[in-house]
Amino acid sequence: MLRLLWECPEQDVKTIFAALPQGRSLSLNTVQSTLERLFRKQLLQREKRGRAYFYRPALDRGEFLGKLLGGVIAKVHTGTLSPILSGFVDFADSISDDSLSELEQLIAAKREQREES
Amino acid sequence: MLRLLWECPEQDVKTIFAALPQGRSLSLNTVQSTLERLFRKQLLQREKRGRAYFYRPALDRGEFLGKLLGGVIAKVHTGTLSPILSGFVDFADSISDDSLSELEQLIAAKREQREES
DNA sequence: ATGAAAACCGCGTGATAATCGGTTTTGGGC
DNA sequence: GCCCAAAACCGATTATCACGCGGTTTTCAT
Repeated sequence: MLRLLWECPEQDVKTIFAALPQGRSLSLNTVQSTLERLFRKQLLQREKRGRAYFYRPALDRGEFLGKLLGGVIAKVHTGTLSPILSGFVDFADSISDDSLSELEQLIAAKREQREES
Repeated sequence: MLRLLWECPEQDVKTIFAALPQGRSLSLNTVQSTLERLFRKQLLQREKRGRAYFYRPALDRGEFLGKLLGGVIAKVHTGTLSPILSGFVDFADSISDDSLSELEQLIAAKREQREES
């Protein structure tokens, strides 16, 4: 559902329900309570429009990922950050041929963004 | 326990039990079955020496982290890798001032390591 | 052979999430 | 203002999984 909302935020429960991969056939009720649970966990925000709620992600994909990574990393972390970073670089490398270059670009971008402030 | 074994691999159950932070007082039995569960999950390897098993991590910290990250990322991933990488760079940046440089170095190292093969 | 050490088995517990049926609330149309 | 369909809300039920541990069986050094 989060993925779905990232593609296309500001959705109605019924719309989300309809957009769901129909492999898993869920009741509309289930979808609704799942959305509610995500809302309670602060992963979604919502706003009433007419009689229905419209949901939208509270965090964009990147922020959400950061949160997840933070959780994961906290469990492995023992003081120094290096093994983490190196683990990620290995991982990225194993995923795609281009990802190292892409990472470099992103780092450069981040640097520039820092200069400004 | 994994952290403990990364510090100092090749450990005996009793030794691990003794080395555990004494805040949480567990039974030796508990430690043993936990180790066994980790073994079944392929996170530890073991070898019988005398009558006791000696455990050691199946993956080093980096590999393990990669595995975790892979799991996490698969859940957020929708086709393109960019948001993931960018999410991580943001994350690294938020963690430490030096991490961007460190990442660059690691990437460079990775590149060299590639040249060789 | 034997007995202490260690492995193994499986139960009880607790936490969390998934799914959904039934009930109450809500608000737009008349 | 009143109705009633749509939607939210409320648990009950079930499933999954990890944890902690007591009891039993296996093992092996002597």
